[in-house]
Amino acid sequence: MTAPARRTQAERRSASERALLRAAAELIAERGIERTSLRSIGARAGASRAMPAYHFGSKDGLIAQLARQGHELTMAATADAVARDEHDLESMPMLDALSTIIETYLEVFTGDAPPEERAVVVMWGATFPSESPLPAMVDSDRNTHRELTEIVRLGQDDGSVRRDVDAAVGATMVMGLARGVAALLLTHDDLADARAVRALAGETIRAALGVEQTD
Amino acid sequence: MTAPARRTQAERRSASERALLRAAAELIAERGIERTSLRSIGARAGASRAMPAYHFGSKDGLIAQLARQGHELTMAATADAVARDEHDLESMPMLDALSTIIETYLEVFTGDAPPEERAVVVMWGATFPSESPLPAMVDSDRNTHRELTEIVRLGQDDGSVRRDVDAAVGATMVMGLARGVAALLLTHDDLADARAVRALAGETIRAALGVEQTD
Amino acid sequence: MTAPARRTQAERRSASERALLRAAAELIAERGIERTSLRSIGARAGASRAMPAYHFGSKDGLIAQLARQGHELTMAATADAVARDEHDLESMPMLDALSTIIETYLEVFTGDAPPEERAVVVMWGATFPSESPLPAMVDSDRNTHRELTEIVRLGQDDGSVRRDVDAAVGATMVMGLARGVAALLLTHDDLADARAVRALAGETIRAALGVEQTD
Amino acid sequence: MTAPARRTQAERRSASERALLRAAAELIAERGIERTSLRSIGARAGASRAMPAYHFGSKDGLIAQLARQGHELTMAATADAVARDEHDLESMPMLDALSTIIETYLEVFTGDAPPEERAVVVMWGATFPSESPLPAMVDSDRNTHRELTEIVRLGQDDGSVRRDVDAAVGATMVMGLARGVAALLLTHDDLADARAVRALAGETIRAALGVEQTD
DNA sequence: TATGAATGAGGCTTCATTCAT
DNA sequence: GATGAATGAAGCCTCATTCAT
Repeated sequence: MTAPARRTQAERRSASERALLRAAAELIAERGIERTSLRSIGARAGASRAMPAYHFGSKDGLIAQLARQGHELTMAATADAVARDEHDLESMPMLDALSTIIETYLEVFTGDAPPEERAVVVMWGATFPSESPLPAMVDSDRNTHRELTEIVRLGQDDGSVRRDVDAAVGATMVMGLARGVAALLLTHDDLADARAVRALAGETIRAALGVEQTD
Repeated sequence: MTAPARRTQAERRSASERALLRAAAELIAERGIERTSLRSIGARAGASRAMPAYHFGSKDGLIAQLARQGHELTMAATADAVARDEHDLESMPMLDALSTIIETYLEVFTGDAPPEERAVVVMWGATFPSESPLPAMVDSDRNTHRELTEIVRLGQDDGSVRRDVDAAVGATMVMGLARGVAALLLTHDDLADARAVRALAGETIRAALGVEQTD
Repeated sequence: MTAPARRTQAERRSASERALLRAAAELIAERGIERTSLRSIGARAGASRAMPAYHFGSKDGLIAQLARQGHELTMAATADAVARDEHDLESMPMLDALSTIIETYLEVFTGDAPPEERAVVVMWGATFPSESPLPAMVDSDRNTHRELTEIVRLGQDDGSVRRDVDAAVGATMVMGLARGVAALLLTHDDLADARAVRALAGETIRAALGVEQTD
Repeated sequence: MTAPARRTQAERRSASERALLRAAAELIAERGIERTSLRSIGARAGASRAMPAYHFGSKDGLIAQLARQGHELTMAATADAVARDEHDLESMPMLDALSTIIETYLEVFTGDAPPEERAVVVMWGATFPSESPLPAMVDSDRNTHRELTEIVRLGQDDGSVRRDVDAAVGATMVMGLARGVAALLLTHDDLADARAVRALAGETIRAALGVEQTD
């Protein structure tokens, strides 16, 4: 998140693998994991049927890679957005960082979300069963939650976030709100104006966790 | 043969269908829809593997029934909760109704949620792919959103909910928060104290939509 | 074929059984034997699912009954036609009887053939596999062939049919022509004018078996 | 490993497909289409039960291929027979061509017919239901009829076939006779001497369509 | 490196039949 | 006499994966 010179795994991947991951993201966003066959991934990527297993070892391997890539993408997008606001995470009040994070995340679901982002939401949905077979996704989410918890805690230190809320609890609420709203925007594109929902979500974070608001 | 065996055919059918639905809810909550076979549903219900298709016509038919039943359960639970607070929906401020609704909904995910409720969340997760073949679930969700929108609008009428937020937008936020938090509680039971998350979610609704809070 | 006072089995059957047989004939004419389920027969007859098995013991039993009924119907129709020509089988030249028989048989396939007749052709088609599971139909056909052979032999006796053809061979040709043409008329209603085909078939029998035609 | 094992992939595929088609023809000739499972086809071909669907996409696809192959075989056999008579179709009187065609076709059913030919007759029988799902077979038959019609027409041109019969009507009669007799020979091998039936069928065509025979 | 033939497992569905009502 | 709930079998198809090429 800090060292910009380090090439991500995504950059190191071959063009073939990137095409396969892109095809997989598209198909998973469209049909879900179980209905996406390795065969169809190869076909959409313009490669042979055997390429997905050849590159990623197995379907689970491909999914895991996709989950990791999605996590990286979201992290990078967040960092970009914070930087674009002429801030860096260290100097801005963490309450602002939180609302920026959630608005940045939701902005992508305001129009035609890129397949990678949609695939992440779909994969999140696939982790709901208690015996979910997506350990990579569950781990990614645990990381995301940990990072959000840290930001909440920093906000409590810098005085922008109320102290009477446990940081992990606050992070859970923020993450649930972001993911839940994103999923609704993705699933039903006609329930409400997406941009207004995004703005309200940002406000909600401030209203709920801002220091003046004890209730 | 003996007295206790005397059951009308209708009773047998309805008991059989209830057992199948219960088994389906359990298995879907555990493994997800795609990994739950009709065979396993029959087995867990103590019936033959052909019974699910016999009673519900197809797997999709069974899922649709489960979605309808889940919607009804949630509606009934909400009505019960409101009544238990010695109120009825007409007389209480609608902002209170909203926070009661979300807290009631989340309460169930505070401990061991019943399989029917968990199955609904799992089925919600299965609707994230854009070509998801779960029209019954999507319809249920549309109804839920419509009902929430109406409550928000009533709150704007009775003065408890801020007027500068579109009702449908507010309903989307509420529903996204509720479902997203429920999903996280279901998936990771160690991220944060569930009861505290539930309380914070209730507060969040009030802070975000309450009339004193313009920002 | 001679005693008109003897009630056929068909007449003795109950209305319920007749409705079931009619429904079965329709469905078999439409979909074939294997794709016709007992359930669908009951449904089309306006009865319950269990009635077909109840009345006929099993699917094979019902099919056998249908085959017997079809044989009876064809025999009766032939006798009627001969009588309508102001003849009886005993007095007319048997060559005329043969061409009348084939024209009578084909007349029914000239327009909208009744389901019972179409079902017989469909059932005949189902006997082509060497391990055909339609013994009743095979027996019916053997009877039909035996009767035709007898008529050819009588024609040779009365001088109207050439003697240099074995009666069984002639009967096979007549029967093959009749059934084959009927099947083509049934399957493709646009290949040729059905009435002209029927007339040509009658002529063909006379030309092939008539006594003047040695070749 | 060793020299004889070296086979290109194309060779393996084509050998595999030929074995599957042969096995399918045998089984269909024995049991009929509906009672022939893809599993049994794979087993008889010495392959796994998934191969038929893998090579032909579906059971319908395999049947269609079998129908096409059968049509080609019959055409080739007819051409061979005409050539063997030291003629070619252009120079011989078309009436002779017709009787040669029918005798050639029936010759194969005189002894042990090859499975491919028997399968074609069985498949023809399966097209008798009005909603028969065998479009490939129906198309093949339409082609056969068209080709026969053309031959009859040429016979009318060369003066060997009577002109007072519509060509399509004559073709229907020829085709019905050929198929109907073949089916009877296939189904009942004891009704009559097959070779005599074949000869009579040839004579019948000449007697019915020959120019000297007006009635 | 890349292809695709081949396999065994498993899922959904439909069916004939039996049995309690 | 008549119904329909229940069952076990079987079929088609799709899939992930392995292995020759």
